[in-house]
Amino acid sequence: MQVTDKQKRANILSAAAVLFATQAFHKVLLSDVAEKAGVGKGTLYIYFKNKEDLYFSVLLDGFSSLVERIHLQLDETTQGPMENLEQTIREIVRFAFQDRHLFNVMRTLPIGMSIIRERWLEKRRELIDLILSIITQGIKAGVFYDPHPELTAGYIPGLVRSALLNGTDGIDPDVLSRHIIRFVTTALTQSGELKATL
Amino acid sequence: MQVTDKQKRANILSAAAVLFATQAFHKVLLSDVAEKAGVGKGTLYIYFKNKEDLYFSVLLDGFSSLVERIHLQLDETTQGPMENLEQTIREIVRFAFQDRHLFNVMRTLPIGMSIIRERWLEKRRELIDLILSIITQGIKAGVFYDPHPELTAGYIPGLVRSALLNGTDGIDPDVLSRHIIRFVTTALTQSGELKATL
DNA sequence: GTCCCAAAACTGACTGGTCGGTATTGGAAT
DNA sequence: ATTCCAATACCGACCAGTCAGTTTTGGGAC
Repeated sequence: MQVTDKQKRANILSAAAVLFATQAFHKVLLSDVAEKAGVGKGTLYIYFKNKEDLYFSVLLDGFSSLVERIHLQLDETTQGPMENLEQTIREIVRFAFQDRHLFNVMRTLPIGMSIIRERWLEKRRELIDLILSIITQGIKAGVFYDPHPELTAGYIPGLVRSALLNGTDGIDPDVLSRHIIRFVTTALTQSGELKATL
Repeated sequence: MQVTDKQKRANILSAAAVLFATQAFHKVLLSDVAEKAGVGKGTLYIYFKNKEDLYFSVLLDGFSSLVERIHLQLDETTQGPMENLEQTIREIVRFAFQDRHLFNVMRTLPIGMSIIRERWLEKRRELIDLILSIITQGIKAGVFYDPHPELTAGYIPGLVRSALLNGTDGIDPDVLSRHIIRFVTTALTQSGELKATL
């Protein structure tokens, strides 16, 4: 549990991510994780409490870095809601392509109860809330219209997920970003009003 | 495997659906499935080849009935693309609410290979293709515009999934249907000009 | 209707392999 | 000499899958 070596921990996580992404939870052997990470099996238990803890740590870590990246990016450039939404979508898509493994793990099986799982759910919620705040901001500014922004906020990661899951093969990340952005912003934009403001 | 008692098979499937929906695959005990279904454990192996077969059969069965329902409905009332798309979305939402368990099983998600899994994926593809054909029809008719309809077709089940997953709680199915319909049709009905100006 | 019985369906205690988790070892590094 | 840890050995809980035995079914004979 005490973490002494960040690098080793990272190795374990990334090895685990690959395996969890390609096999179901119950098929992933901790001996394989250890081997792939270049550590002894026992060492896993220094860094993680048990198999489930390792699994959710993979998710939590990945998600945290995504959320952080988005936060940073939004902070450094203060823009209008439209630009912020675009940036965020682009970031999520980028993440999904970059960390394919991790992204695939997310579609595996988050069911059951544990503290670490809760922490993962919180992070997830954080992302949704971030998106929600952008949309709400846009509505207040009169740029967007949406009767249920909390639903729309949830849709956005779902769109990325769907595209990758359905694997319309070898799609270009940029094409996907643009399509999702167009899709979402069009839906959020009332035609008449917006044209007027432009 | 090939067995006569439809009712018993259905009992097993629905018991399994509940359990697979609430616990991870590896935590579901076949003895529990058997008990809940009111049959002996051995009987499971008369109706299904093994645990994995049972799992995917749950998915396949549910999905098949959804696809069939949509097919029927579209056949019986020939309408324009807009109406067809609306009907389809409404049907998917209805399904998701009605078979909550089954819908939750779908997020427990499959990795690995097996014949039954392939059959499930085919069904999934069938649904996507159905939606795709409606959109394509709409584009030809000049009602819709979409640079990548194959992406959009995949989004639609994803939207429903996101809404339920995110569980903006106790949302009314009708409200959700309407929101998704508005979201999608708005995105599909505005031409690309707008995006160009942004 | 009812007796008989063979085939089919069903049951659940049992088992054997698997793998999460722990303890031990031995060698490299300091 | 001591610390660290990969490698290895080991343990035992767990549970999918099996199968010998039991029950149900159905149809042929009377």
